Amino acid sequence: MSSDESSISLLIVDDHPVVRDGLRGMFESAPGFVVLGEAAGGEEALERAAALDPDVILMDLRMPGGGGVAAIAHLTRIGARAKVLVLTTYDTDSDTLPAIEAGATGYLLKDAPRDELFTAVRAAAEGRTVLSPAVASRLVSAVRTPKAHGNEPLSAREREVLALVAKGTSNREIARELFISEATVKTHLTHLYAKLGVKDRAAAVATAYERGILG
Amino acid sequence: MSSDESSISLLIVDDHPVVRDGLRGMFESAPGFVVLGEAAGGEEALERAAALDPDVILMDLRMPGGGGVAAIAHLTRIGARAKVLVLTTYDTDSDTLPAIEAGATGYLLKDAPRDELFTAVRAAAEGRTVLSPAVASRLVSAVRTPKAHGNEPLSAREREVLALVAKGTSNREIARELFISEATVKTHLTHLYAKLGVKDRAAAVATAYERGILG
DNA sequence: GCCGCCATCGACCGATCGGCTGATGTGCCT
DNA sequence: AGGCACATCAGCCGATCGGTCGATGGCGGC
Repeated sequence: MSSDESSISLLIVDDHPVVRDGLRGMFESAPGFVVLGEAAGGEEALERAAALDPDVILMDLRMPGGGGVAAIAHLTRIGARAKVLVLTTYDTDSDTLPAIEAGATGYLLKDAPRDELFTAVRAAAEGRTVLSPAVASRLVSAVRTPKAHGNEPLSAREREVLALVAKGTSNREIARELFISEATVKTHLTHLYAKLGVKDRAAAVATAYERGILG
Repeated sequence: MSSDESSISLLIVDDHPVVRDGLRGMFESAPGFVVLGEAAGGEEALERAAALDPDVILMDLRMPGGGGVAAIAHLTRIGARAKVLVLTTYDTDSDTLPAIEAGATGYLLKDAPRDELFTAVRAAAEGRTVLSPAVASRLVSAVRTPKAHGNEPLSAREREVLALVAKGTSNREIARELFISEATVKTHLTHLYAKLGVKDRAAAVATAYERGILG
């Protein structure tokens, strides 16, 4: 360890100063933790991590400066000693799986109780995986359905529906346009949501463009 | 005119056979009209138009085979004699303006009464512009707000919101993510919808990708 | 023959969205 | 000083969406 005896050294990464201060205060006032520094973005996080050599990095995923996931992946790639504990606001975050795949040791929600946070950091420092219940349940369902973020091809009908969705067409309009019922349109949508690993039409359109299905 | 005296010759373009049959029957049973042929898509429409030289082309905009708008633009570009009367299902169609800009002589809804259709075709044959009331009102509002389909740049905040929308984030989540209220998120959305000329988040994401704002 | 994928439909429900009206404050440009 | 774009917020409302059951039929592979 880089810090004395049982103390766990931390690097806090979040684009919100308020959050950084909150975390810093929380851990500085608790025994057994040392906050080495802070970073506001992915790149800065990598610099600080290299310079400070923390035991655990508390990291938010969503940062304007850029990829929390990318930073985690980089740390993993270079075999960094630090364990990354993702601290995010919502379990609905679409980057949950990518973050874990990238090498995050744990994934917690910001609204977790203080004690849970402390426990989680200690666990992470020892290399044990820590997941908040909500995230854990999402993970199992993701494993149960590996296609959750996979490349399952869309059927012709599904692509047809998706194309109309991208034009701002409502389900009812799509139904009449395609000579099917609204229920069927919704069925196609639910299916293609699953295949694309998204949860609404906006994200479906985005993913479709990313994969070249549209545009 | 290519047909005898007062008869107006027609080309019917629609991807739905049912619709084509319906239109054909309607016009064949009415005096003063001659249906020269049909086409199921944009390209086929261009071929038939060149071969048959109709007075008026009745064209649906939404066709899987591809661009009704593109076909109209092509006809205009080569200075075709035929007048194009767009016959679509919904006035909400996002291609209304592009179609008219491309050179469509008229724009009608399919649920228009028979007589209105006949009148419209005769008017189109004479080169007079025909718009269904709903479309007309949309047009004036579009003129009143030229940015409706323009390239108004998005503000930084709007792009930020849009990026989250593309990830499937709900308004409430966006609000907390950005430390603003849900009302504000909705305001940003309404504004960027207007700037992009769309009416929902899915279409906004699509347009954003088309214009390189996202991805 | 059975199984899986696809397409089709119905019904219900809560959550969310989008439209509307209107308001406040800030900064920038003229 | 006045105008204008931007960002912020409130409340209300109907329309729409997305989820979750379940069900049918066709088609192709095994």
